[in-house]
Amino acid sequence: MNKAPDDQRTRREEYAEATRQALLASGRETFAREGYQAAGIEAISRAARVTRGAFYHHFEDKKALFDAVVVSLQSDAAARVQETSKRKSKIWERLYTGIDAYLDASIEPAYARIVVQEAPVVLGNARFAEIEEQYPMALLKATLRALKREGELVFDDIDLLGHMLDAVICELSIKLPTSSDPKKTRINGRKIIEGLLDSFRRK
Amino acid sequence: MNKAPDDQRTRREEYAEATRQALLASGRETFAREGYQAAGIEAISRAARVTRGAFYHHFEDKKALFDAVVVSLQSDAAARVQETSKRKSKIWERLYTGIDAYLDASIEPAYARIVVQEAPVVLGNARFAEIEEQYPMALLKATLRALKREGELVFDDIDLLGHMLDAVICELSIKLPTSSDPKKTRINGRKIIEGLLDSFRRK
DNA sequence: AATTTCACATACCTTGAGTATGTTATATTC
DNA sequence: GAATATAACATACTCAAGGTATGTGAAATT
Repeated sequence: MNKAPDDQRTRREEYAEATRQALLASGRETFAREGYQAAGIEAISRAARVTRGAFYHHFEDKKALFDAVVVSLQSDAAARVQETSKRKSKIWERLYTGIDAYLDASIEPAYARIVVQEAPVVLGNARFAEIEEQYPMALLKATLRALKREGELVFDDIDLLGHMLDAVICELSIKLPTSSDPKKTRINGRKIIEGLLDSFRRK
Repeated sequence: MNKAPDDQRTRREEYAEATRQALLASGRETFAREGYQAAGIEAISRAARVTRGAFYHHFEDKKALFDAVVVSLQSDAAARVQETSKRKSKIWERLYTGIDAYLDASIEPAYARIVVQEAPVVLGNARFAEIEEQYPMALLKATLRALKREGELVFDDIDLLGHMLDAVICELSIKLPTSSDPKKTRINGRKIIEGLLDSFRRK
C-alpha cells in the first residue's frame, strides 16, 4: 500500500504496458482494415498474441479500445501538425503548413477510416467532439483566432469556420484515395481551401 | 405465366407492397432513433406489426433495408430541392434556393444520422457514392456546371467543388442541432458557403 | 516464507443476425 | 369450381460474436 519514495516502474507494470500497447496497435490495424463492426475481439487479441482475457483486462469493452485508438491517432496527427508548423513565424504560413500536414495525416487509410468516418458513428457526436476539441482541431482554431486577433481574418464565428474547414479537409481525405488524378485533385482541393479563407481575409 | 394485357395490380401485390412500405418506414424511424447497430430486426419488424419472417421475405438482410431507407431519404431530399428551385430562372438563384432546401432536408434528424453519418460507414464509400451521384448531389453538380458553362463560375474540377460544398452543408447539418444559437449559426454557415462560391465567381 | 494481488487464460452465457421449414390465403390451371 | 401452385408471411432453429464469471500462476508485498 505505502509507496516508498524510491519506488520505480515494476517489471509487471512494464510487461502490462507492453501488452496494452500491442492491443492498441493491433486494434488500430484491424479497425483500419476491417472496420469497427467486422473487427472481432478474438482477431484483435490473436494479432496481439494474447487471449480475450487479456483484452478485457485492459479495456472495458470493444468501444473502449476503439476510443483509445481514436485518441492515439488524433494525438499523433496533432503532433505532426504541431511539428511542421511551429517554426513558421508568419501566421498565414503557419496555418497553411498546418493544413497541409493535417491533410497528409488524414489521407492515411487508418486515420481516414477510423477517425474521419467511423469515430462519430461509433463513439457518438458528443464524445467525438470532446476528442476533436483537443488535438488537430484545437490547433486549427487557435491559428484562426490568432489571425482574427491580428485583424487578418474578418469573421464572427471562428469556431464554425474551423469546423467547416475541417469538413472540407476531411472530405478531401476521403475522396483523394479514389481520385483518378490524386495529384491534381489535391491541388484543386487546396485551391478551394484557399478560396474559402481568402473570402474572409482582410481586403 | 402469361399476363393478359388487361392484367392489373392484384390484391396480394397490394398488401405485400403495403407491408414493405411499413417495414421501410419502421426502419427509417428505428435507424434514426437508435442507429444501425443498435436497431434490431425484431424491433423493426414489431414496429411494422409483422414478424422476422416477413422482414426476410422483403429484404435480403439488415443492410438491404438500410440501403433502401437511404435511397428513399435521398430521393425525398432531392424532390424537395428540385421542387423549390426549379421555378427560378436565374441560375445563381436556383443554386442558392437549392442549397437552402438541401440544408433544410439535411437538418432533419433522420437524414443527418442515417444518410450523412452512418450510410458511408454501413454501405461503404463506393455504394454510398453511387446513391449520392443521383439525387441531391446530381442536382447540385448540374447547377454548378450550368454556371460554369455560362462563364459565371471559374474552376476546373466542378465535381470536386460539388463534393466540397456538400461536405460543408453536411457538417453544418451535424453541428446545427447542438448549436447554442442555431439561427445565427445557420446565417454564418450560409456566409461561409457564399464566401466559398464567391471566390470562384467571375469577377 | 506466507499471502495477496495483478495480469492474464479458460469456460460459459446471452443476444441478435441469418436460415430452414411450416402454414395459409390468394391466384392460377384444368 | 375443384385442384394445384405460389406468394406472403410465421415459427423454430443455428451460429457467431460480445461480454462475463471464474480459474491460475508469477510477481510483488508483508
